Amino acid sequence: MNSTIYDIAREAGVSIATVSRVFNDNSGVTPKTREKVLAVAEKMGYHPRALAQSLARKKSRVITVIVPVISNYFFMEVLAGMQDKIVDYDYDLQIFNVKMAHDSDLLNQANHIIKRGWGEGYLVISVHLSDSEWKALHKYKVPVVLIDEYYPGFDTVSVDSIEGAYTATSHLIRQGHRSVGMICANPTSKPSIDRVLGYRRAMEDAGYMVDPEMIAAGENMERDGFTESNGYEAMSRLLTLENPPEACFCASDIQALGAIKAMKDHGRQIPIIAFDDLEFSEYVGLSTMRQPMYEMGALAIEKIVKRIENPDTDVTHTVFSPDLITRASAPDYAGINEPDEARDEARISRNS
Amino acid sequence: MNSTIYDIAREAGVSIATVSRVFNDNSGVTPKTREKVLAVAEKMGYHPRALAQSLARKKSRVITVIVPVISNYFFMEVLAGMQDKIVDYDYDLQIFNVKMAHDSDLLNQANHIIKRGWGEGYLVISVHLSDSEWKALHKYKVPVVLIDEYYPGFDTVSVDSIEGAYTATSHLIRQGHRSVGMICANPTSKPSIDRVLGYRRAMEDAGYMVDPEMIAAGENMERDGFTESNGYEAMSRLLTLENPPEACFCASDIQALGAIKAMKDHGRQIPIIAFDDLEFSEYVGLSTMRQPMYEMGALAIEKIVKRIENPDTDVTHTVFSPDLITRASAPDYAGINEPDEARDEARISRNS
DNA sequence: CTGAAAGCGCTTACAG
DNA sequence: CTGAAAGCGCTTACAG
Repeated sequence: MNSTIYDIAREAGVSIATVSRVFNDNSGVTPKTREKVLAVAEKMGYHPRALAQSLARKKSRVITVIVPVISNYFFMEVLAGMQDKIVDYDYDLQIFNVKMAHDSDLLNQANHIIKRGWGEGYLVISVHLSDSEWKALHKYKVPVVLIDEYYPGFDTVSVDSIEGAYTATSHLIRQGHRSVGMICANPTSKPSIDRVLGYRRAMEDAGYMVDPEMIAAGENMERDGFTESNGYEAMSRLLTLENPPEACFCASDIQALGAIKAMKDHGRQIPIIAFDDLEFSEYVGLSTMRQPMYEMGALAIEKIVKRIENPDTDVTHTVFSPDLITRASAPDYAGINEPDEARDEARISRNS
Repeated sequence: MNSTIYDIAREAGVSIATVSRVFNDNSGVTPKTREKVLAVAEKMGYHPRALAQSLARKKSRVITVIVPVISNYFFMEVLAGMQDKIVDYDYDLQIFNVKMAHDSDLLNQANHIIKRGWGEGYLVISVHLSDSEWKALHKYKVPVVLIDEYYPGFDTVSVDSIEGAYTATSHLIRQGHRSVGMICANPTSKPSIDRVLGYRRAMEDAGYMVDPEMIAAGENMERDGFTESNGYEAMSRLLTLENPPEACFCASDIQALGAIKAMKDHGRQIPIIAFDDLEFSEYVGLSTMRQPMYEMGALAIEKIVKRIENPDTDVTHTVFSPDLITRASAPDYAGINEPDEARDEARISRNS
């Protein structure tokens, strides 16, 4: 079990170079020697150590994912796409999670991970930095692709949150609701900021005043507020307003789950459209703006592999347009329907 | 960025040994030299490569998680516990996922991962092998802890599925339902097998015949059948039986979500108790047998670290007893209530 | 087809 | 307090 290439070489009566060759099936090794080597390797339970190989080859064939808390449904579906895609290539996935505790510290954590140099490339999910911080990161000249973020110097794959929020809100307005509220998340979270922006634009374009009270969030900002309990609290606030909204756009599916429970508990149902389309959303009848999370993960793998193997090609940006999926939580009275089958099309992907 | 310890040594006018020392703050280095080294390191963006350190130290400080598909809510919550716990130690988490495609192949995949030797220890989640396979694995004499599995030779942390299923089913029976059905998952899946067993025992102990038709699953065995769509289909079958059950025990929360939708679509509600207690289950009002997934993950980290640092201690087994959490899906008429607050106690942990 | 040797980027006794 | 040197377990030109 703890045998090294030397043990095998000795036992098989060959040089370590030969042993190495049979495990890398490179240059022609005589079938006879190959078999002998394989036989003793099998007997001694030998397998080349990935660590030593990586050092000698100067490549580890690992792709490192940097993500704030894995335990988030969005990441999970993105990760699923990565997992399924990576088997097409000969790389392994390593996951590091950074703490969002001190926002300003995110860069340092990412730096630390990158400098240690485990991965040949880095997939950075939902890490939102300032312009100067991105620049600092960029200086490392290491393959990086950003997911759920956009920055000119890196390959990116993201979704247009502003547009999605605009679409959802407009839909609610067109259905005739005279007041539309919103459940947002952490005010420092990029996706939340953008979704609030899209909501505001839709309201303004429709000639509505935006009442600050109509934009609510819960207190608990764990996971940037993308939790059931946050949504529950937010909806409770909205419903106990003097003039509660007649409909609601919610920044995430997971919050919407809490919001729906809050509506039940308060005995008042209003139409709600969320954002994500997690796997279970179909089963709880949640209308939502679909992000192609799985596809995003798969695409990110493709991009990082390309960049690792061809570092000098131009950077590409893919921005998906979220699709409105209408279900029971905000049924489609007005016939502006977009059937479930349309899920996988109607997606814009523009490159620059 | 690509500078090595030699570059720093040269630039700082010291030996590489000294540079190494300042980065490992070992033996006393003169403050002056330390500062000088740190300065040039900073200037040249140097940081010791984890890969090279690992080889030289013969320890990587990485713990490898072996899991079939990450994108599973159960794993996700277990992973969350791992992530939060691992920061207490100076280890990093690396995740590999094995394909369940060919069952017999699982061992080979695990072997391959272990032999490559990235990790100092391995956390194996929901990989169910035969006795001889476990033995084969055991021969490597590598630190391993099993999660959601029990095997004498390894440290394990698991939950008593049989007991949980028994409790759930008995509860339903005690509530007076004359027939109780069950939604199971893949017949080859260990948790599913055990839960069916517990269900059967409860039925038999209550003097009921077990009708095979009353134990249903969907066709789609992706993720071992632990999906919403599988539960949907299973419940549809149950409800269209000549004599549909009056209540149902369901092998997982995620399937129950599908089952609940099926009940709505069929216009027939029966009480249902599931198994897991995922985070969102509280919000959809699902009664369920709670597995302490987060705690299981955290405990697994503790065990593996202990084993890595102290390989010769006795193996320990922790078996949690799932707690019944009653919610709207199977309200507690009979007063056999077990309040939510009891969640984190009432847990049995037996060591051997 | 196969071997000797240098090298990957570090750490760590061992001297001094 | 600091350096020279061996070693971690491989790969890979370079010869032959």
